[in-house]
Amino acid sequence: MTTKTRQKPQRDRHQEILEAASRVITDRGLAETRIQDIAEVCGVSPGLILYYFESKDRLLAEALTFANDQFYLRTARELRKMPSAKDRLSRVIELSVPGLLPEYDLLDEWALWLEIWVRALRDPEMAKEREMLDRRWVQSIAEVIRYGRQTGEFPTDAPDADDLAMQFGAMMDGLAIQVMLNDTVMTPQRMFDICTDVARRLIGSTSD
Amino acid sequence: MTTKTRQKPQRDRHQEILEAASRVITDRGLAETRIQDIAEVCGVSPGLILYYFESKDRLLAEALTFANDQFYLRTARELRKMPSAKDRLSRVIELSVPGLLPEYDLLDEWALWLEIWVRALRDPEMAKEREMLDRRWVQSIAEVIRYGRQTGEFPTDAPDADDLAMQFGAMMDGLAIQVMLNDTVMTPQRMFDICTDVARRLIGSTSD
DNA sequence: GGACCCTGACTGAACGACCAGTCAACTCTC
DNA sequence: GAGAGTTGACTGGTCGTTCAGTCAGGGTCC
Repeated sequence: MTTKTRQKPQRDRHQEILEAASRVITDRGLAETRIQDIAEVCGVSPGLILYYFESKDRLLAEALTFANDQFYLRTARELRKMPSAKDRLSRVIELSVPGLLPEYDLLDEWALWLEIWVRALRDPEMAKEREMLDRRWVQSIAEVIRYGRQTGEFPTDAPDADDLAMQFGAMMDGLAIQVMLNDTVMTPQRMFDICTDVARRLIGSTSD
Repeated sequence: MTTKTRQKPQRDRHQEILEAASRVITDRGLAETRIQDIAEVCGVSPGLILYYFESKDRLLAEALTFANDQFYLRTARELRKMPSAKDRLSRVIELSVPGLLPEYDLLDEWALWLEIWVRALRDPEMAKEREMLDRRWVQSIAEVIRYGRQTGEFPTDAPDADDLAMQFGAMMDGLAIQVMLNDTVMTPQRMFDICTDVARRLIGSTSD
């Protein structure tokens, strides 16, 4: 009835291709990702991929951050709805452990992070993007801490919330790498327990 | 005079090539490393590379861990000579911060770690190797802690040394990633200060 | 309403660059 | 002269990118 903005926007090819690309990257790795693979996942010819993206390289760069961006937005929205700071912190930890929650593709998210890091080593634009994504995530941990101090759930005599969030986030990165790489002693559950324990000691979140 | 094991072992081509390869990988990245590049660094023809290694893939796999292995051995030897546990711990931190000590190629070491991680995602053999290298390193942090408790430099009421070493190591990994990727706020010096501070709080190492 | 044209999404064959791996020949040393 | 070490031209395959062409839908004009 109302004027359609476009004549047939039934599917957003741009986004479809980005999703397919990040899928292929997680499956095969950035280096082994071919345009042909992405085209196949889309059920489309290779030519079309280059019709929507100026080059394979640009597409891959966008695809790398695309999934992480989606994940962050989804998570931030979810956290905001939880009334308890302890629950928020616990959820942050849960969502940081690769493979802990089967319903989320957390392993995939983390695999993409690894590829982002490697690319950021030599691509300044990707380095900027990575810093932004990382900062945003650490920021939301810090906000959980501040929120908990506000509600009285966390003690206020502990160090600066931003510093704590950064240290805590860094530790979770390091642990996540081990979990993701199938370390025999660092299982998802063990990482979760460690994070919960460190949260109690550093932030003062008593997980009763 | 004494019997030479080989007729002209003046140079160990095998090791020469490994060194050249890890050099090229740190410079160009694993994915962009070509046999030609490695040959050029060695001042040798491409054919020779394949004369010493059965395939490019095997060579790269060996090269990735080669440099890290050398680094570990050198460091372990150095630490053993230091009488003070505090000094040992401080040195461990120093050596974990990418780009802090210009005389060491610490940035290169870390860049190789990133590549190891990515490869370990899909190569079980590399995953095993990575776990071994990582375990060894964390183990030597734990030994420093235990040594400090023995000498009375560190308090003994703190948590288990192995657990501490693992948490501390994980945090350093996470921070090192940021430093390595040229984060604008996480500078080498800042990482060093943070690690020193956390060591004081977690391990009880008073850095007077 | 039907003939016509236009647009743009989409195809897939073809091109060309790149590169791992091969191999026949050459060299140097014992 | 035998054999290990070394060369570098060559091959075969892979893959990003290009491009000429197809096709479906919609708008326009009579």
